[in-house]
Parts: sequence; structure tokens; C-alpha cells
Amino acid sequence: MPEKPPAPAVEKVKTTYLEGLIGYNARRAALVIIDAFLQQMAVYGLRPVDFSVLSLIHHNPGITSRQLCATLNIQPPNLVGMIRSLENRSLLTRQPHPNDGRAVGLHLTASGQELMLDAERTAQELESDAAAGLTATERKTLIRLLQKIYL
Amino acid sequence: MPEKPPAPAVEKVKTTYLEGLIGYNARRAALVIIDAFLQQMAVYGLRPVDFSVLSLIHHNPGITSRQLCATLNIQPPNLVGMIRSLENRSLLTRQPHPNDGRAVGLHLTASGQELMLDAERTAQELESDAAAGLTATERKTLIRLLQKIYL
DNA sequence: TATTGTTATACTCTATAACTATA
DNA sequence: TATAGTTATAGAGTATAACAATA
Repeated sequence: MPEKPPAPAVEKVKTTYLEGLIGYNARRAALVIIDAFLQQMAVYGLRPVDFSVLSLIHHNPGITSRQLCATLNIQPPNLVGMIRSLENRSLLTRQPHPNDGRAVGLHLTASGQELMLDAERTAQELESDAAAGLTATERKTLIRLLQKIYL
Repeated sequence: MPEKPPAPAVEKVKTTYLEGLIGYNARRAALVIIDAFLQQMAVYGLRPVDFSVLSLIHHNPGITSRQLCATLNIQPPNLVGMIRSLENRSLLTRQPHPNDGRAVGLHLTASGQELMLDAERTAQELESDAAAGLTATERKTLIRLLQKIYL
């Protein structure tokens, strides 16, 4: 009876199968961009989620925590700490909601607005870097197709 | 001096700014697909990362932990538990590496191969669902553009 | 009775330092 | 000296249950 030959080593890993799945590709692409985001936004002391929150408040002054949670798929308990932290940094204020005593309207402070003008400019540069290999048309196509997946 | 008017409430949240960023869209799309993946793969007892690991072993028998880590951007310590768990379920075996005494070659067992044939078929169905709103051409374009971001 | 915001808490995911055996 | 695999551990991220105040 012949001995079982030793299993050969893998020289080059074949990723063909996974690379055919949209989910795998979307996740890999998201991780690369988020990693760049983390590094570039560090100077502002903002993580991606902080940037998203502040940006939504920036463009929707008076937005409530509940609306932020629904928009960004964040659980309410997990937003509490972020809001408190950003409030402690004087980047936002919590004001009484005009017609719902339970809710609180969120607004950027003057320094919060200043920070976000800079941060959103940086985000645009980062966007150009990420899409450096894409034409303007391809970039628009990519965003349109991604939105078809999740909207 | 007139009283400051109360800040108005936000009726509809404007997400225009964030929706113009590739990273935001890629992450949202990835989360939607991964969520569907989690639900569909639950019957196999596989999380997305388990599926990725087993799939790579399936298509690269003899692959090492180190190669898996490099391919999937996993830290080695975080892979140890996954491998052990999959080995305990008799889905894979660890065999001596043919030409490196430090390394271990990973192989699917017969039941591991059976499971992955089913799981990969399910993944394909899930892929069709995710891309339900896309034409075949759009799906290929999406994957091609995503790979331009991260490869 | 339902919803907003909150606390406390647990669970998962990810990252780092340090060790061993081998190259 | 460097690398593969491992252990222990810490930190970040995410989820659920339950409560007070208001609708």
C-alpha cells in the first residue's frame, strides 16, 4: 500500500470565488476607504461615525437623536455617549425640540461649524484619492449602483 | 430685544452630502448584504468570516493560517479561535506543512466540503437577491469598480 | 399605549504584546 | 534574526432589557 503523498503547499492564494461576490468586494472597498478616513480625520479628533453624525447635524440643524439613529443605523444607547462627548468638546448643543417635549434638537456650535467646514473639505480630498483610479463617470456609476443595493 | 425664535424641527433628513461619498455608500451596501448573509448562513452555523475562511480553504487546500490572515486582513490571534472551532466541528483538518515545519496546512474534511458546496450555492442565491435591482452588466461593473478601489 | 432619551450591561469584533518552535 | 502559530488581554463596536418623561 503506497504512502499518502504529503499535501502540497499553496503558492499563490486564489481569491477568484470570493472576488465574484458583491458583498465581499463592497466590504473590502469600504474597509480601505474607512482606513484612509480614520487616518485623515484623526487631526480633527473624529472617527467616521462622528463625522457622519456631525455632518448630518450640519446639514439638518435641529435633527433629533432618534432621526440620527434611523438614518445611520445606530442603536440609540450607542449614540448617547457620542453626543455627550461631542457636546463636551463644545462642537454641538442640545436645544429643546419645538413641538415634542421628549425630544432634543441638535445643533452645531460656531466652532462645530468651523470644524465641519474643514473636515468636509478634507473628506472631499480623501474622496478624490479613493477614486483616483476612477473617471468621474465611473465614480458616479459606482455610487449609483451601490445605492441600488442598499436603498 | 426680540426673543430668539425656537429652532425649527427637521421633517425629512437630508442625506445628500453623505450619499455623495463612496465610503459611506460602500459601507451601507456592505452592511445590507452582510446582514442578509448572516441570516441565510445561520442554518450552516457560519458567519461571513467563517464562510470566507472555509471558502478559501476549499479553493486553496493546504493554505496556511498566515496566508488566510494576509488575504482576509485578519489578525493572526483572531484566527486561532475560528480555526479551532471549525476543527472541533470536523469541518477542517490541520496537516503538517510539506516544507515548513512552523506552518500548518489547512484542508476541508469530507463533511466540510459537503457543507461548503451547499453554502456556496446559498451564497450564489443571496448574490442574486442582493443584485436583484441590477442587470448582469451592472453587477459586473459594480464589482470591477469596487476592485479598483481596494486592489 | 407608544415613543424619546437614557442607564446598565453583555456580547462580538478587532488589535497588541509576548511567548514557542522552527527557518 | 525573522517568521508561523499561539496565549492572554485590552479596547472598540454593537446589541438588548428596562426605566423615566412625554406624547
